[in-house]
Amino acid sequence: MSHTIYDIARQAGVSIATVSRVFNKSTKVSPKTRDKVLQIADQVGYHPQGFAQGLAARQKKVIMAVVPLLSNYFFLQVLSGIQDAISETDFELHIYNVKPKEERIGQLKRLLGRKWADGYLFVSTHLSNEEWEEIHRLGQHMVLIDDAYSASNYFQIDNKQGACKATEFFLEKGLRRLALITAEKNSIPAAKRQEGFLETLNGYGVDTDSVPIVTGNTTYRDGFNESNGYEAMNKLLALDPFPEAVVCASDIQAIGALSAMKEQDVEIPIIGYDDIQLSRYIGLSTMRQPMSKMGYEGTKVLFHHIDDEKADLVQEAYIPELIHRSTTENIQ
Amino acid sequence: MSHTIYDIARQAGVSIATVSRVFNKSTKVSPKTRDKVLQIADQVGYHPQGFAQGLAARQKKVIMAVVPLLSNYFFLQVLSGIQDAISETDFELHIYNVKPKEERIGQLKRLLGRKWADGYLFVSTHLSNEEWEEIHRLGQHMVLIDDAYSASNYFQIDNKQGACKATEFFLEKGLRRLALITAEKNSIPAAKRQEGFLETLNGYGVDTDSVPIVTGNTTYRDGFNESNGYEAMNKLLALDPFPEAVVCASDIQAIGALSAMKEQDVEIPIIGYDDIQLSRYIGLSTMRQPMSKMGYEGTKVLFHHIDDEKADLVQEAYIPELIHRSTTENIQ
DNA sequence: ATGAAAGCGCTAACAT
DNA sequence: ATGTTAGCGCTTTCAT
Repeated sequence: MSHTIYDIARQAGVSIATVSRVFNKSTKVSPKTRDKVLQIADQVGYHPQGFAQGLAARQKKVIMAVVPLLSNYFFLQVLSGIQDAISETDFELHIYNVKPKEERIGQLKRLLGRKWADGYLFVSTHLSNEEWEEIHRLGQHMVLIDDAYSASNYFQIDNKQGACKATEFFLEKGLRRLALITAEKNSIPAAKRQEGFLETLNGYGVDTDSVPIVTGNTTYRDGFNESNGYEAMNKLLALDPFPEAVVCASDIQAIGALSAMKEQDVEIPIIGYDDIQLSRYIGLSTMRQPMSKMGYEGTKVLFHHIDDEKADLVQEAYIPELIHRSTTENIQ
Repeated sequence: MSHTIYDIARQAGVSIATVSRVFNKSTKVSPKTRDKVLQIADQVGYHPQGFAQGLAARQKKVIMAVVPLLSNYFFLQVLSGIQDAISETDFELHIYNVKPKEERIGQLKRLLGRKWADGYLFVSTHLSNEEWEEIHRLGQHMVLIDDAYSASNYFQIDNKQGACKATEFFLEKGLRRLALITAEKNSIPAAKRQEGFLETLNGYGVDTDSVPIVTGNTTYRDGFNESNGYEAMNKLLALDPFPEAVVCASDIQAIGALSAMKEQDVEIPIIGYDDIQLSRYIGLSTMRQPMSKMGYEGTKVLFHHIDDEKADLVQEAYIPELIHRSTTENIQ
């Protein structure tokens, strides 16, 4: 059933070296033999085995994207950027899902040690500096997307600046009684967003001691889930008076918050974060992050580093853009 | 930087065979040597390279899930089932994204020919019988999820029955002027759902010639997108009188349809299809499919076939379940 | 332009 | 319990 390079060589009446050359697009093969080899290969469905190629050539022609698939809403956009960049090459993209339940660092060390790929794109794989250090020591080419580590390439989002922008928008409109729906404290993006929120308020002379900062009780996905937003909003709606506007740590929570408002028949302006696909549909104003671009650029940088071992590190931070939709329409 | 089994063997003062045994959990190693090897390996961050292992052992310990990531809303649930089943083993899951723009069959033949994995799970990778035949001939272990091919294992959804159930629900409530929002004709699931819709109407003696069957003009993702549903609903709302209830080919279209209704301030009962995560949140009634279960069971079957070359084929079709939410609440 | 042969890093008999 | 050695399927000099 399974053919090797020997079978093809024998049937084509050439040596295995020639068959190899054909598949590696070497010019040093006569068109006649090339065609013959290709024809036979096609007939029996032969293709060089990735494993053997990888072993012999020490190039696997594989890029691996490491993603916590199930705990993230925008990886699809990142992935589409990655896929675009990879499609321009003869590399293949393999995706590895880091299991959230299991210890991350162990999984990753094992994965990289197995050397499946020529380079790794870590998408939203938040690790501590010490953990990244351990990973980095494995000496594989890597680019972080949506995280940062000083000794590696990374494309990050300036979470703090994003929150600043959202907060500033409300403040500029003259609103002062703002509230924040945040997520779990241990989430770095959530913490950064909160920081931006508070600093901006401070900058406008608002006393931040009494500012309501709430989160729901549902901690699944670090609190980045609809129920959490729903619960959080209900906490805000228990206040008297209500906040005049709400900055929210994520679109998904904002969606929950909106349904809480709907239930109580109130409309408080709110800005989410992430610009997930759905937000456009429900008219949620939000902070958009250039996810696809980060995927694309990150992959480019990865290839660059694979080609040139000692290329300079690339470290960038993008600032999110405020997208206005109906949830910021009726201010004043 | 990169260590091989020889480095470890030398440093531990043993042969490479022993090192290999340690990593393959052979019992025939004294605890003392095992510890020593493990300690040294850990120190330098050694792990057997997947490529070399795969080549030598003819087992890669890798399962590959082939998914059209960007054109599907429920693969995440399937994936979680797959991941669960794989976590019970010492296999790894790699995910391959079939690019929708490029010719599918070529991509897949090349992928399977490269023999990256011991088995393949094709999720929602709809191909023609002839194409599956071509893939099947490559002699790799495979299970189809959300598609069917007679010579292979598959776990399918009975799209027709699902549509029947939804349609029947409305008919049983006494409604007769039903409409269908469908997707592109070339989409097999869409076609099956339409078939179920029409047959059920026929069964109830409704004249199907004048039944409105519409789709939007946005054909992205075979019409499975919000805009399509929005456009389709507007077509229905141009009718006089309106339909009494709408069966919709997908939740994502139903979401678009709902926003069209909202704009015109009408409320027509509607049932979606897929039960995507969001539907619960917006109260969309829908046909739920056991995606996670299919992923789990499919993976189990795949392993079974890897272990036992001549295990019997497993072919199943699940019937979706009608989930009632607010969009079917106010009937009559 | 083509072939012969030496690895790539590992596993799995077969020895001891 | 441990070592020796022959491959696994391919790429890549080095010949010719």
